[in-house]
Amino acid sequence: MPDPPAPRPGGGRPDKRQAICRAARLVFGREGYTRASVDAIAAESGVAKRTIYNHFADKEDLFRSVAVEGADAVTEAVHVLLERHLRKIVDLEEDLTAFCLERALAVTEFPEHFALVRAIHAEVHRLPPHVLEKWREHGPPSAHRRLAPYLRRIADRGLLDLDDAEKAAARLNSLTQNDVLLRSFHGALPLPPATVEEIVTDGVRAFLRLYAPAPTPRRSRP
Amino acid sequence: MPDPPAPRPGGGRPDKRQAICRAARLVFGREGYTRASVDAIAAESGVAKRTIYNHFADKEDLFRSVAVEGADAVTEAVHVLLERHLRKIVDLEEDLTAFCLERALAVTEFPEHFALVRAIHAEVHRLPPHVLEKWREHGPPSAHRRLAPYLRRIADRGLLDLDDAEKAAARLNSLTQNDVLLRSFHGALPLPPATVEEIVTDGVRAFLRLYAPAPTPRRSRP
DNA sequence: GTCTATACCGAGATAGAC
DNA sequence: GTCTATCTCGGTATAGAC
Repeated sequence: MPDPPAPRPGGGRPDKRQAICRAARLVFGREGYTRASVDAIAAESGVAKRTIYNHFADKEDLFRSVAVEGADAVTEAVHVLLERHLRKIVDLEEDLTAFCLERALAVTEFPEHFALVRAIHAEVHRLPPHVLEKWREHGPPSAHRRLAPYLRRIADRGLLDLDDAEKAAARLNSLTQNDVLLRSFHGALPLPPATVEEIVTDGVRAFLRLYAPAPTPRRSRP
Repeated sequence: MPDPPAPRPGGGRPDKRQAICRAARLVFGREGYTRASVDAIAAESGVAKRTIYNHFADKEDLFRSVAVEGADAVTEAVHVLLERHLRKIVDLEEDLTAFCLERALAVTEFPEHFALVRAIHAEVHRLPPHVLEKWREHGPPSAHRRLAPYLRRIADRGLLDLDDAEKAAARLNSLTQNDVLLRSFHGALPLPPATVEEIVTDGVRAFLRLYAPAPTPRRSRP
């Protein structure tokens, strides 16, 4: 259970908690950490201010929870894509492309969370250290780490030539995701799908050129 | 008098203009576009508010100018690095690595500008359309475009095998810069130099594996 | 003509009293 | 929850100093 410092472990109705989180994500994403007021969040969630402090120790605790839960949700979504596309490989290039493409498009499926991510970036220097710490634990890197074992397994079947699965995962990420993330402002202004498709397709091709297994001992016809 | 839309072409003392820009960059970067007040910028620059409107049409104009000038300064700095490292090639891997490394570290040399970049990201949806438009013209892509001709020239000397220099430039960027940018929050929390070095070194190696010219017609010993 | 300083306006947000 | 007083802010106006 990674929730030891929980201020209110099971206190409060879960539906209220969810409403608060939803509202907090919205308001924090729109206003940023500093500017967002707990009053605004209470108003947005249709809940008394006191109820918020029933579920969360303070503003910092609320922000951290929302950020971490959002990041975990994204990681979970990525994991679903991993299972769908990279468990059983039929055509490696096709499967990798489908995975990366869906993952790139998934950014637009968590708009409130990524607004919050942009707020985090803008305010790194004003964020309480604990928040930053938790963000580094649950943020993007945690999604990457999920990819590595899948690449490892693919390599074990002889479809890739990997020395370091973690590094290869990072590389695939660099080649197919980061550009989309940066150019779309973390999904705030989505790129044309055709552009995303081109980036991902090219990126996967490059990845495969980098990690293609050495051609099997050639028995080419003379 | 036909002078309605003209902001202030050449009017005003340049030193004041510079002080205003400096202060605006600071305040916009700290507060964001919406929250930053012209009064605060006037105070920070030690200039009367009216003077700001002497030099700039309005808040939007001021923000756009500062963003564009900052972006251009970065582009110019990158250009200097290009000239230093990629004009005369002595060892391609070494030169590329040196260039990419210095470029990656350069992010920390424009801290106020990159604070403003983060503010832009956080507020894309609240930014006046014209600002966004100009940003897209002068932003990161413009720095990338500078790289392409250098790669083209290197390729023409037979040191690289490029079909599309623009795409290759984008690739080198993906492999050596984007990760640093994202993981360091646009330079706000610099990565350990050793980490940057590793990312860049590995990235350049991968880039060269992708674009190495086909081995010259082999006359291998039988 | 540019600078400073200050007062001012209208619109929108905010906060408190009720 | 609503009404109202107050504040903030972009932008303008006035006045005088250089």
